Amino acid sequence: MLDAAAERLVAQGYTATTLREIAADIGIKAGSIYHHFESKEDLFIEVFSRGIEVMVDAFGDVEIATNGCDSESDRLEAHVRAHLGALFEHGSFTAAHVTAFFTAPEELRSAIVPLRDDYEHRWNALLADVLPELDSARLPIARLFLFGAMNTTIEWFDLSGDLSLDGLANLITVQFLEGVHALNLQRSTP
Amino acid sequence: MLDAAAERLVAQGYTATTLREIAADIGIKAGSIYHHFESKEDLFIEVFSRGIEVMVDAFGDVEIATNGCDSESDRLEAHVRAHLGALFEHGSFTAAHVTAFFTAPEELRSAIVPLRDDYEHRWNALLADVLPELDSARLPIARLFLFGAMNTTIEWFDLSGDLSLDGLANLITVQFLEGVHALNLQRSTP
DNA sequence: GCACCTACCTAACGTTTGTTAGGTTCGCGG
DNA sequence: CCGCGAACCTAACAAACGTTAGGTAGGTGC
Repeated sequence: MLDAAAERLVAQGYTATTLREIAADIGIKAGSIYHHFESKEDLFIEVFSRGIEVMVDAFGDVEIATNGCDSESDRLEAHVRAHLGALFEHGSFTAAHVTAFFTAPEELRSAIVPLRDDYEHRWNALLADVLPELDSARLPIARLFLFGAMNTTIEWFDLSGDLSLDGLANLITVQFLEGVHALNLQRSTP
Repeated sequence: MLDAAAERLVAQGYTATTLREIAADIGIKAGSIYHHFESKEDLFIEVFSRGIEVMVDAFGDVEIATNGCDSESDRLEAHVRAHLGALFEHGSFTAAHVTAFFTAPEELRSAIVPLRDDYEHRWNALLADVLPELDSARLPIARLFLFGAMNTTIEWFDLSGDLSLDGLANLITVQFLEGVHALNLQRSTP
C-alpha cells in the first residue's frame, strides 16, 4: 500500500493522487485506508519518511564499506552510486522526494524537512572530507550542484539503456570533481 | 491574470491551484475567467507557452549579441546567463516549467512538449558549436547535466544574496566546461 | 462457545472543484 | 439616443474529494 502510494505520488503529485486510486491499486476500498493511517497527510508522511530512510541507509552502508579507502575520489563515487541506487533501485520512495515533495502541503513538508536536513548534513561532511581545499562557504553550493546533477537524472536516465548506473555515477563524479577543481584554480589565480 | 496564474502555479502546482484563487488574486470572480479562456487547461497552456517564449527570446537575443564573439566559453556563459535571467527576472512563467510542469495533466504537457523540444534543440546546436570535440552521442547528456545545474538553482538561489546572477552564470559555466573537458580526457586515455 | 480484535466494507456527510446559463454594467460607434 | 459587444457577476450544477459512522467476516485466545 505504501508502494502504491509512492508510485502514484511520483506519477501525479500529491493533490492529484486520490485515496480511492491508491485503494483500488491494492484491491481495497478508500475508507479502509483509515484503519492504517489517520489521514491522507499521515499516509504520505510515512511514504516520504521511508524515502529518506532508504537514502540514509544506503549512505551509511557506503560509509562503512569505504572506511579504509585511500582514494577520496572513489569514496565520493561510491556515495554517488548509492544515492542513484536509492533513486532507481528501491521503489518510488526516494524518487518521490525529487518529483513530488514540493507538491505536498506545507504542514507535511515541515514534518519531513528535519529528516532531509540530516541527510544533507551528512553530505556536507563528506564533501568537506573529499574536498578539503574547498572554501567552506562554497561547500553548500557545491553540494547543491551535485544534488542537482544526481536528482535531475530521474527525468531522463533509463535503467535499461546503454549507460549503467555505475557508469552514470562515474560520469557525475568526474564531472563534479573536475568542475570544482577548476573553480578553485580560477579563484586562487584571479 | 496570467501573472497571477503563473505565480500560483509555481507555489502550489497545477491541481492545487484553484480558478477561484486566481480570480480572487486579480479581483474578479471565478466564472469570469471563462470569458478569456475556454478552460483551466487552456489558461495554463498559455502560461506555459509564455514561459517558453521568454526562454526562446532570451536565447535569440544572446545569439545575436555574441555573433562575432571569439571566445566560445564567453558565448556559452552569456547563454547560461540568459537562461538564468529567464528563470529569475521575468516573472514566474519560466520558473513554472521547472517546478510545476510535471504536476500538469498529460494532455496539457503533450501540447507544450513540442515547444520545449524546440528550445532544447537550440541548446544542442549551441553545445555542438562550443564543444566540437564532444562525442555527439554524449551531447544530449551533457545538455541535461547543464540544464540540471541551471534549473535546480531555482530551489536555492537568492537574488538578494551575495552571489549575483552574473556570478552564478560564471560558476555554472566554468564547472560545466571543465567537467566535460575532464570526461573527454578520461575517455581518450583509458 | 463466547468475547475480542483486526481488516475490511457500505453508505453517506460536507466541502470544494471546474464549469455553465443567464443576467448586469459600462463604454464606444453610428 | 440606441444598440452592441466586451467584461464581469450571480447562482447554481454534477462530479470528485477527504473523511466518518456503523456494520460484517474471519481468525485468535481463553
